[in-house]
Amino acid sequence: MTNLDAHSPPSERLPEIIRRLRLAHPDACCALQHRTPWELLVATILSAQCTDERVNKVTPALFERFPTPRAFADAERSEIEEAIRSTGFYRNKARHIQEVAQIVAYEYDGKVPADMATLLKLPGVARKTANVVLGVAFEIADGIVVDTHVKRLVTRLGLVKAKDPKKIEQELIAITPREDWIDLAHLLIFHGRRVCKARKPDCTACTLNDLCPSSELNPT
DNA sequence: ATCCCGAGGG
DNA sequence: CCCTCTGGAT
Repeated sequence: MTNLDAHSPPSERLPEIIRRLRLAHPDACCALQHRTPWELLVATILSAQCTDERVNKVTPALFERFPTPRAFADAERSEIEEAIRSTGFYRNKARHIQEVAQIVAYEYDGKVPADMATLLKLPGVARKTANVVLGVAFEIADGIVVDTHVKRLVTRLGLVKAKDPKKIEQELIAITPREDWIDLAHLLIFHGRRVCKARKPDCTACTLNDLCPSSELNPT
């Protein structure tokens, strides 16, 4: 073991950070319930500013009522809104889901596109959502998911300087082996939920505290 | 920068 | 009350 500390370069700390997070969170994975790429795409749109737990509460009934993209496409908008209301932003989310469903059903033969450029054309789908679908449903590492947890943790860890999610993603890509792109986000998200929480981070229990410039245990 | 939006925690 | 939760469009 070398003498890594909280102020070692990001590229040197990152492999050790990933190694320890894998040990701490061997169960890290996408927590959104889904059976198909389509269901994952819908669940991911619903997950904006909403816990995955709450998304999982509405999706079983949602996918029973609307089993296919075509069913969503031809539905009454208000019925979709009602089914997803508790996830917040329900009017925008219902509109996006229905518009995406119409495109998927009638332009892509019911299949979710498996490439970044096509996904990004869908209304309500930007890099975060596209990266989740590509990584989890298709096992394609085209980029790195940067959500609120990933942003908070990599900022606290001093792994990136940028504040804009797109720039953060580019900085992460530059220092992360591609084979870790998909796992990294899941590991950070699990760690963010359980330990490095937004309000009251539990630095004492954190497996990364000696590598973190923001740890309350380290001198600044 | 602001809006969309509901639910739960502190 | 205020903050946060796997954001995206205007």
